[in-house]
Amino acid sequence: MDPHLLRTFVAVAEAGSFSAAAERLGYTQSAVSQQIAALETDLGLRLLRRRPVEPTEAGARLLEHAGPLLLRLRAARADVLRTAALPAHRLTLAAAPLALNPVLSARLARGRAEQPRLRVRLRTTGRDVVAAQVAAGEADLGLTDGITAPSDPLRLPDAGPMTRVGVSEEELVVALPPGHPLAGRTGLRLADLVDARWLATPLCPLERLRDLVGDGFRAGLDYQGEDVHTVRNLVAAGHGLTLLPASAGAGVPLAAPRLVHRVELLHPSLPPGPAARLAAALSPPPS
Amino acid sequence: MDPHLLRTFVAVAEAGSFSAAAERLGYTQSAVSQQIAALETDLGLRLLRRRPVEPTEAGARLLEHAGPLLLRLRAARADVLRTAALPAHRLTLAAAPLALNPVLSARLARGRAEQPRLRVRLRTTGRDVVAAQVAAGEADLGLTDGITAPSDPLRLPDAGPMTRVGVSEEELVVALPPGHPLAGRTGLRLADLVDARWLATPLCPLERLRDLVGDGFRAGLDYQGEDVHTVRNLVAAGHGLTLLPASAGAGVPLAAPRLVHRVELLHPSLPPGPAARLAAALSPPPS
DNA sequence: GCGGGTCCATCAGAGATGCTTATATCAGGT
DNA sequence: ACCTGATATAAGCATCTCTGATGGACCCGC
Repeated sequence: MDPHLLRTFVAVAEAGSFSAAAERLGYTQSAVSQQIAALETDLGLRLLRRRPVEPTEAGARLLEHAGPLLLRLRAARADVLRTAALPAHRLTLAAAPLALNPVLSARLARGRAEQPRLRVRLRTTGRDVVAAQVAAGEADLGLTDGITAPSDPLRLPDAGPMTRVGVSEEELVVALPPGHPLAGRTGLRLADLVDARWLATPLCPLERLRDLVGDGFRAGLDYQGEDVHTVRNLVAAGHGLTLLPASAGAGVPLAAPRLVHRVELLHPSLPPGPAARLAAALSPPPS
Repeated sequence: MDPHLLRTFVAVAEAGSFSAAAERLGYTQSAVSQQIAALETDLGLRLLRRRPVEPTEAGARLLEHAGPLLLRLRAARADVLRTAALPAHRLTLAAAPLALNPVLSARLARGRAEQPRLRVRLRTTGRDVVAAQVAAGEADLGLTDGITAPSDPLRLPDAGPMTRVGVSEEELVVALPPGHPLAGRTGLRLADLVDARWLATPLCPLERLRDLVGDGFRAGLDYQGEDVHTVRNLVAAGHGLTLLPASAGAGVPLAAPRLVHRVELLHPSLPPGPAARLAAALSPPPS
């Protein structure tokens, strides 16, 4: 279970081919073949069916573990190396599309004003990639978002010890196409919308809704991206309803159940320095 | 960052000595020295101060990562191997001391009655060891417990993908020494007890209470064990108050905030078989 | 201050690992 | 059957990683 072997196993499974994986990894096909063989004899069972190359049941199980494992390994390395790094004057902030809402944009502006010499690079990435990037040291700070009950933490993929602070919670609205019969309401209950057609999006997955309210929520279009503009266009075109934070556009406030759009700030344990000051600036002012 | 090296690094840090770690691992002292040197040159910084042997800051950081990492590695291996294992007629259930309350004991009895030929081995372990044992395959099913808001999941150390099902939630009581002025009440609010002296126990850590209610909760005795009988004796002797599930003994019901003693069933993804049937028996009957 | 004991670092060599190159083997299509 | 595209195996070589021996730093009692 050498991580090295794990890495090539993942590559082979993804590529669907020993030779392709070998090329991607800079090995010969023979080396890859031997590495997979080594893994298989170590575990005593087949991980891949050949021709075509696809994971066996055991292999599928291993694949589930391998990703997080390799991520944590990179995270550990990054975290250790960070202790030696000098406080930089340039830092990277990774944010999910809906995470940098007006409130946080304003706080970010204030934070930058406090440290004029600090160069900030902002990067928008997928919601669940943020944690991975912070863990792996590819970003110094991260902002992710999601839908939860008030003051509940987000469910995030685990990428090692990391500080998580809720920095913003905002009302949700139901995004409806213009002219929708319910568009004039002043508030909607989720339970009243179980029979509607819903977009499946990463922000607002249908299983989450079903968990909260019960069965229903017919699936409309399944949208895999995270682009808010696109989502709103899809809603307008009648592909289905979805939930959005109030600041992301018009809609009817969600009255029940009590859910919020929550943004969390993610970062490794920070030594005092520019990064820590910016993190403080992004956090809600102490009441 | 070979796990092999990580393992010896942890061993050295724990043993506080290269030679002692070497003996424990079955290596020579020389090998251990070389392994640590390899890790240090790989990362480009010192992980241990020598004479006496103690982790540097970077080393301490690495130590935090190493444990969970190695655990997940073992978990992955165990999980993969499990796909090949035949359904056994003997399985091990790991339970925290307070997890197997009357309700669950009864469900366990019913489950065993359903499968008379199934031999069940029950093991009581520390609350956070349960997850590790299940992940590492040392137990087939696990029951942990903790204090949360109703229907909130427990905060558990992450040990890889694992199914978690809430199987029981029970009212909490404040355990008081006999003759305590508040002992006659019919209900107590946590906020009214911020100034009392509290036991610090793994089930009811004071930081958790402070998170929920605010500062206060003076620390009495710090009890590291998990033995309920001992805890009750400590309370009776006036070392401090604590929260217990109602079924664990007399006390005054906790009226606010709304908290429960929650028990969760942990298990890897189970193929249909005796283990899955027992897991079903332990889960609450569908309403 | 000196000698012995303890502990970690270093060195040299034996054996195991893990790569590459070359070749064998296999499955499927024609 | 034969060719093609693919994985498996074999042999050779470089590297890695142990062991055992030795060296150097520190602590302690005398």
